Amino acid sequence: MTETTTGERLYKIGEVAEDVGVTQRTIRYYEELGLLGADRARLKGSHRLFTDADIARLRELVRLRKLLGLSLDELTQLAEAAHVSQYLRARWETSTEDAERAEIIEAAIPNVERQLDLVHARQRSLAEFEAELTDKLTRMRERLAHLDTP
Amino acid sequence: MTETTTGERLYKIGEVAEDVGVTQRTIRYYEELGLLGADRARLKGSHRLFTDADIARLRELVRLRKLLGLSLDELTQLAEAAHVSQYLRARWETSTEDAERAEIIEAAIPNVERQLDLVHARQRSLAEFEAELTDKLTRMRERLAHLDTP
DNA sequence: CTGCTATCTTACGTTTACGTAAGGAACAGA
DNA sequence: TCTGTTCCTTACGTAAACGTAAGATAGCAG
Repeated sequence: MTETTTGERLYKIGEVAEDVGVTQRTIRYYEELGLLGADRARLKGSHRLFTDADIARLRELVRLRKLLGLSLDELTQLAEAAHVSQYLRARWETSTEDAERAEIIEAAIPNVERQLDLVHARQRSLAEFEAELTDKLTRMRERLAHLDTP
Repeated sequence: MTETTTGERLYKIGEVAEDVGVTQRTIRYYEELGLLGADRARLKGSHRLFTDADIARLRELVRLRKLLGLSLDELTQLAEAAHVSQYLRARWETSTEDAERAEIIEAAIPNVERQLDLVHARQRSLAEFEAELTDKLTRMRERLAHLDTP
């Protein structure tokens, strides 16, 4: 069984793909674009290994794409900030100073906030659209009721 | 000035594109797919003319695409029902019988309801995502507060 | 009628986001 | 060590949704 030195479970691309619901090709493509840490430790030509954090990240990407309709290019923009936090996250384990840990968290927060902003914006648009549709429906039903038919 | 027999204003493709915020190519493409009434009265090889209803329809299509991420193919599915209501709408003007008018409205309602369903489904997914992001943010801030730094 | 501008059709080009096939290593189990 | 999976890289293929260019027409202004 494959494990890290810290005893963390590692997954191969087949498991990950199955689990997240994307193809292996998609995962490789995302990695190629730098959306996943290409810095994943593995020998060139050997099997990729993913941590739970990697899987969570992948899920996040898929969601941002499906729900918000972001392009992979736009995800790359968002990812740059995320990469930093990914990098910082690696330092987290070895970091013992509170000051450094605080710095790490502080750097990661804006990324999440940005995503929330995008979600909220989309929610507003949807609410607007919903209101219009509801109105339309109400008016149609009213007109229907005013007609002289059983 | 170009008008219909009922005095309704008609628009050329340039105006429509500018107005709605899409290219002329997009409009022609949508028409080609049957998303807009290809039954628009015009001589082959002559200029297309659009009514306000056409413009509203186009706006609706664009929104369904951007907000819900529907493919043009999926829009075509939705459109079939809409075509019927489009067709019925034409008969509306000339229809005087309450019974017929009621029939027309009743046929158009399910189409709007279907769109509302799609909007609601998307809203639920977004709310879920929002909750997760908010949680994440809260936890990060809490951890930050518990660290021994000013 | 003339000229100018907006549209028309036709048709090939482009980008995004993967799909898919080929040939060859890497792993895991017996 | 053998062997059947699983994964690797490389590279060409593809579907969707338009972009773009060319040459011809239509419609309006004077």
